Amino acid sequence: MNEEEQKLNEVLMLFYFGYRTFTEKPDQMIEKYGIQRVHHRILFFIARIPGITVNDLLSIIEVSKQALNAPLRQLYEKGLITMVQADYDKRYKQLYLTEKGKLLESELSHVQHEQMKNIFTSLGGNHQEAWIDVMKELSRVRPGQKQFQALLKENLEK
Amino acid sequence: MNEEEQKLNEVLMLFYFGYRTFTEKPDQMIEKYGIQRVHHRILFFIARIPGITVNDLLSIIEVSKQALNAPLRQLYEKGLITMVQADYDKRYKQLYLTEKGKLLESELSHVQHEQMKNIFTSLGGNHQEAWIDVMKELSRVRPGQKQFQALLKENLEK
DNA sequence: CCATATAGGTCAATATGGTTGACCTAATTA
DNA sequence: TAATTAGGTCAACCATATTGACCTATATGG
Repeated sequence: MNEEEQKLNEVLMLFYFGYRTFTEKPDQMIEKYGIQRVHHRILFFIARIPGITVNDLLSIIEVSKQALNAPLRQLYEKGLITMVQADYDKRYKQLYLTEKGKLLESELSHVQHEQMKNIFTSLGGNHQEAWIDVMKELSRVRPGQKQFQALLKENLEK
Repeated sequence: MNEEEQKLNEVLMLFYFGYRTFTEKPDQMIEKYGIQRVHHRILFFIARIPGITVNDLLSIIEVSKQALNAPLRQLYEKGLITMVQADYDKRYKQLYLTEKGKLLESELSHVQHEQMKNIFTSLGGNHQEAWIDVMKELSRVRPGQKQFQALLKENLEK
């Protein structure tokens, strides 16, 4: 096996281990709320796009509506999100974080922010930019990512 | 929200989308073999450390032995791995890929290699090095990663 | 105004992925 | 010989997701 192959194998391994570390802390934190990683993802995306509809949210996360429904209801029951009938079309339900939800989401994001920030600053240079560039290339093809960008743009224009 | 926070939120999102793209192709490829991502991980680590024992493998992947047992048996039944009683201690079972297993593993790794290599070369500069540095920092704390490094070193010394 | 489409909810069946606890055999070691 | 270790297996449980089918409410186009 040549050196490039070895390096690429290291990349595969690092992706596995890196992602595991990345999700570890929030996973532990939300345990005591009786929720899981899906719920965290939902909170994250609602925080980025307040007022997002159910359909848009499931397009972003790329799961079926049945898979989203239960976690969404659980978040509602735990008082972490609210659902508001849209006045421009009563079929749509708009999702928002409650104050409690905002607090939890920001705590979870904060932990991950700190973790990544510490690494980026300790490595210095343009490590952050380079890492982002690589991950953007991977994300480019995701339908969910495209949907997210479109909604973000819409939100800014309003 | 300040600019740094926004950038860090982008990082969180990119990790989710990036990992999804990264695992997408192998997931599709192994479907027709009737196996899943766990099996792929097992094949990957056996390929890196031929003759690894069951216990060492589960330390690396960081799952319970019960979670590893079924996939391991399935891989054996499909003729992708072999299990050999170790002659230095008959309690240990050493795992190897069969020719068929080697072929599949290399196909799966190849797809991911190409995917990452294309991104690294298209971005150029030291994007690969920088990306690896960041992921290494995240992986550093993983018990499974430490175990993997120790076994790799052992293997080289033999 | 009616037919159709859309947003969302829900039930059921199915599969996968993982956990912990308990208990077993075989082999090794103190 | 007793205790430990590697590995296997059973059971109960829980979470994550799928597809298919069917429902209501609302909106919209002919």
